[in-house]
Amino acid sequence: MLTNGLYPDAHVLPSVIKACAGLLVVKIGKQVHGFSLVSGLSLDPFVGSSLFHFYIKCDELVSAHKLFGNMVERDVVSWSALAAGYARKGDVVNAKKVFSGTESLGFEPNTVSWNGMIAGFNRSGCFMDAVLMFQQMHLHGFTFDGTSISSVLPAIGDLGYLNSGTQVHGYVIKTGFADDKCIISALIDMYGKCGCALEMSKVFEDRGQVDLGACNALIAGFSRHGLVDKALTVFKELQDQGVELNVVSWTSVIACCSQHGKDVEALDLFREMQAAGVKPNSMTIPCLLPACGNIAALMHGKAAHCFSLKMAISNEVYVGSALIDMYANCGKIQAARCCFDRMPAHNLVCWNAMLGAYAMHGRAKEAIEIFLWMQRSGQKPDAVSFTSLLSACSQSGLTKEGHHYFESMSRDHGIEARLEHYACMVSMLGRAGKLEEAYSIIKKMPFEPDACVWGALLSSCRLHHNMSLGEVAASKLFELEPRKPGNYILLSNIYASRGKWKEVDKVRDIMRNKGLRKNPGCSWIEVKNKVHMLLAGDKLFPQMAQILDRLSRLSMEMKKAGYSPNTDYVLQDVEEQEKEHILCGHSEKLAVVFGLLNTSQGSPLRVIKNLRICGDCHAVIKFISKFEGREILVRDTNRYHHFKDGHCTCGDYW
DNA sequence: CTAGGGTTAG
Repeated sequence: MLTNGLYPDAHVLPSVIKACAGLLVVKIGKQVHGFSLVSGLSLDPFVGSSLFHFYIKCDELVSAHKLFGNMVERDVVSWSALAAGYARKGDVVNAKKVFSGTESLGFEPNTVSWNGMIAGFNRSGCFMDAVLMFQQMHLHGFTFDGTSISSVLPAIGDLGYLNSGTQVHGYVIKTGFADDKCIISALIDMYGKCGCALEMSKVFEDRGQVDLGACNALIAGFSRHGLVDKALTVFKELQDQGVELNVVSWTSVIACCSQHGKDVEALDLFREMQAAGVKPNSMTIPCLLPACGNIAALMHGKAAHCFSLKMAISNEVYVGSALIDMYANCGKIQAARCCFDRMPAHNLVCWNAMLGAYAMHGRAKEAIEIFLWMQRSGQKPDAVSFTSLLSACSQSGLTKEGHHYFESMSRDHGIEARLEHYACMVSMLGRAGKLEEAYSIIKKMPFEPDACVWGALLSSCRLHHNMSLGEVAASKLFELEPRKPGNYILLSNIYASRGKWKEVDKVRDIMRNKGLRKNPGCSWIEVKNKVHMLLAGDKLFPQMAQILDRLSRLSMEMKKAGYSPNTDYVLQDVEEQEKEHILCGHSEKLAVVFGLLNTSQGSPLRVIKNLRICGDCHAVIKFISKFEGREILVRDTNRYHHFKDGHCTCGDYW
């Protein structure tokens, strides 16, 4: 229009502005605003009103409020929109102020105004305020319509208010809203969130017609209850029936898989989704990325990153946080930091993602830097932030800093230490060899220590060969987790390292009587875009002969360099020679050597292990990194080890 | 020729 020499008037501008609001294109909308100011058209009540609603829709409350003051016509519609806008932003004070101000100016809020407030509070997670609005709406003599009901139910579910939820359900049946699709989905969701799987399924079965929304809510509900197979069955049945699944259906089932250890399935579903012609959105990516991180499938993670770049969502808080997490999980701490730095704004989730990334890589200094920066920029930390911070201090042996932050938690931040914080402290002191101090922290805890806390003590006892405290921790763990093999293994490790073979046998007998077996060690490595799995002592692995050959040549080189195998890590009472042989079969060593054989010289290797890395393997991989000139990353259940030039970033301290 | 509210996925 402009290039054709036509000048927009007060009639066309509102349509343009409406389009900007619909597409959420803030920049263009602001340009149109500028144009209307220059041309004087902004004085037109229609133009002003549409600009105002544009800013509300784009969550630009400051601009909206400014405009609001200059508007000629301020009716109940605009007052309500402004109040709801503040509610959507989580600005409870301003939302309530504007909302009640509406009344005092002689405008009576109507049903739509009330509903807008409930929905707005929901969006910003102010569930209590949403429920309060619902109650007050009733007290003010309003009758609920379908929108009020479907808006309040998610809030009730998130708060876990089963009684209120059941009451609303009764109201729905009584007033004949039971045919409303949105309400049915919302009811299924509410019962799911309140932990009532039976009631949830009942609502689903009683519904009149097939509705995709209800199915999606059911899939999410099953997933929430850990009923993964049921969720997948519902999904597959819909597929078989030829139902056109939408982006929510796909995202729900992908989230279900990546949250329940079905990572490969999640990746496959993502591919299938694209083949089905359904476009992922900014919710799909954060659901998919954890699956990439869990199995360190870096190539898939990068592909998802590219997707988010193409969709221009890579800098959104949830997408960005999920990217940080994925890269950290894949060993790419620098890439994680890049994603963090590119984001224009950080919320608590982003800061915690970055803190967690540094903690996982044992980078305490960087974690502390992030923590200080976070506070400088006005973001208050929460309990999760402190878990990462303390864990980072513990990994790096920064006991002084760890103590400092542990004490500042409740003193300066009003956050009471939880079990996980105590576990960090115990492990921090324990690793540093201060086992008695760690034990006294446990004894002084204001609540019952859990398995994580005792586990931290037992691991430390293993590290420092402390039998007496190890026995105390182990006996607690045998009560709390009688069926977890790892605890028995740790205790017998301690006995074995002291040559107490009778005790080793005793523990082994207990395990045998309980029918428990040592979890087999298992490592993964990605070579040429394919993930390979190696089991400890895996005799059937195709290249095993070559791997063992290379390994024995390496160990000859190591012995020349003065290395002696650390046979502490062998549980059996066998000859030294045999012990060395057992150590050779550890899966992380096998995976590293497999990587050496199948990648070009000098390229880095990334290995993931299902258990903690063994001390002997740690020493061997350090040697390999120097001798072969390779950077080697090993992620165990606890953290990343980054081997380079014969050293590890953990400083042999884990 | 302009303007307000709903479910299910993080």
